[in-house]
Amino acid sequence: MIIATWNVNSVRARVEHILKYLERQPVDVLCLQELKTQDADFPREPLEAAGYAVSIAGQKTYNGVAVLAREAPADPVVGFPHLPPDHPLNAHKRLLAASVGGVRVISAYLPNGEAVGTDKYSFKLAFFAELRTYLEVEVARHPKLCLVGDFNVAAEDKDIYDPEAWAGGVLCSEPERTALEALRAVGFVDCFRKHHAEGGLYSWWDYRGGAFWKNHGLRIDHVWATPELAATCTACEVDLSPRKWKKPSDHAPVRAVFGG
DNA sequence: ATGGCGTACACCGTACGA
Repeated sequence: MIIATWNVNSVRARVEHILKYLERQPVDVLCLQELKTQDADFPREPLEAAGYAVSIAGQKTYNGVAVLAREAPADPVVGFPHLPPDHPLNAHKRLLAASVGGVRVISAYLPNGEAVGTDKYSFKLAFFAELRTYLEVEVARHPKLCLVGDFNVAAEDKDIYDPEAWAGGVLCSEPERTALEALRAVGFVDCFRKHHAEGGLYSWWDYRGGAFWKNHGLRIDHVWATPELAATCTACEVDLSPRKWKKPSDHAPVRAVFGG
């Protein structure tokens, strides 16, 4: 089973890119983040015509996540199911869980945090803390669990092109890294790191200043799997091609191959 | 260098991203 994740920065603006990507790199499951679209406006038809069933947790203008799969995603769960729908942490559509081929997949768009010390930064840390609670339950329920998406944290300095310039800032501050490690410690393996020890490999590059062409990036999009599933992971790669196409997302897709 | 670039929504600018 091949599982990919991609922050597309608007699904309506990127539908041609998504179709082109799926044509060139067929996957079994594609998790999308930053749909920026309510469910009614999601471009369902072209994606279904390409052979993918769609489960959506959309929202007008901001956020929004989806799970696309060759077989219909089963038992979809939006947001934090243990919190009421009107809870502030459920106000953003940032989590969608679904089951495909015996694997529980969670498409996650974790908050950006804006800047250290802001209200959005506090919201980010609260979201991570709540996600830990949710994942503890899900890991116990699903031995084959795959958490993917835009986590908005660079785990190590080698995930940053200029760690000195970014030191202490949002996306790599110690509280964020501690919160990220607390999620991982629930019981996940970073599938990309399983296959790549080196730095300089990123998943996001700023639109400004030709950052991509200078490889001024961050690795903030992740594929994590529980040990039972991660043991079968034979490859995990960032696909740089879509970032080179015209009008790209600022993120590249990350794909992982699970066998056995 | 609080800009630089892109998207959405609404309006001819503002919010937001990472």
